[in-house]
Amino acid sequence: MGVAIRDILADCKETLTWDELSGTAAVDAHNALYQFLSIIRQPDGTPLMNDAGEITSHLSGILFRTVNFLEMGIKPVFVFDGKPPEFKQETIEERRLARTKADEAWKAALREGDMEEAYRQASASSRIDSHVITSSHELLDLLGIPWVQAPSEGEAQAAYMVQEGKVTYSVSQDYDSLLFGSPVLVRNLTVSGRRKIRGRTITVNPERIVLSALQKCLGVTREQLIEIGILVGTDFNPGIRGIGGKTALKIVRSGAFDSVIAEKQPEFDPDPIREFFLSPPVTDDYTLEWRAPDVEGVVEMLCGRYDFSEDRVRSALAKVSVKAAQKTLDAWF
DNA sequence: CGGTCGGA
DNA sequence: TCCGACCGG
Repeated sequence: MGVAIRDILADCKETLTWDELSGTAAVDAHNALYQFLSIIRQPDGTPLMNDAGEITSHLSGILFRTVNFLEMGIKPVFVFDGKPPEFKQETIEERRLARTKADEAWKAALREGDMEEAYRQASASSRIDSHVITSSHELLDLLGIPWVQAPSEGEAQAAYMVQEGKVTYSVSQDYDSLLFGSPVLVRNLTVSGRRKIRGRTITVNPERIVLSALQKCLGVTREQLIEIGILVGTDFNPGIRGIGGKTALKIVRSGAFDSVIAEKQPEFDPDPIREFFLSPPVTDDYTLEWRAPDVEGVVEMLCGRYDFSEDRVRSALAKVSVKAAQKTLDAWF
């Protein structure tokens, strides 16, 4: 659920500055890791790696972004995906095939010396494997940042945590947490505010989407918002060809969702997906505790095993200590 | 992505 | 001081 939904949300979001965002934030770990893995690469598409050939792009991303969050008064908790629902299998398989194809296209582009194409394909070949997950867990632990293992979708767990008032908002580039009922979603939470698009760099501001305001703005209920998602496509279904955000909104408002599905995709049963968005598996089995970073532990991990520069790591962590000292360590963490 | 450095 | 180019691992 991406582009299609974006144009109907255009007038239903607020642009803001970083100081309006202090609080606690449930970060969609899968989304963040994917961004790091796909973007933090050399111009030919090669990701950052240690001497042993293990990928480190995500570790760089987690370190510097976390430091920035803490500096801005944002205390993050990373929420990791658990077991996907059965009806996601088709999507998962499609994505696996797309990654394999991209991996081949990357090698081909390298042979032809087309670096821009190589970078694009390399990005699309990004895979969040078990090494990425376990090394992310380890780094977060050393940074004193809590993380939560969701029973199923991380977006759903993040939404639940905002609903319960355990965190202030959820953070993701995807809109799914809104369908899962997250009262507040923040997108574009990157410090640089710069995004490279087709060689051009443009500035993007953080944006906040408040679910209640969004529903009012579009004139739909949460159930209808889910129906819009299903029409344009979600992680769990491809959507209906030819139906974009605007059309989906009209269909849903006129109560024609069921008849349109029956007409266009008679073999498709949207009810399991609808039900999943409304009441996904979530857990209360977590504790949120922010601690001061274990500086020597982070240095041992990142510099000792992943070949990071000690100067860069220590100076990044020093910023957190300064921030903590301004408050008094205990009050802050 | 985010840090750094050098040139305007 | 601000921006673009380049580097990190």
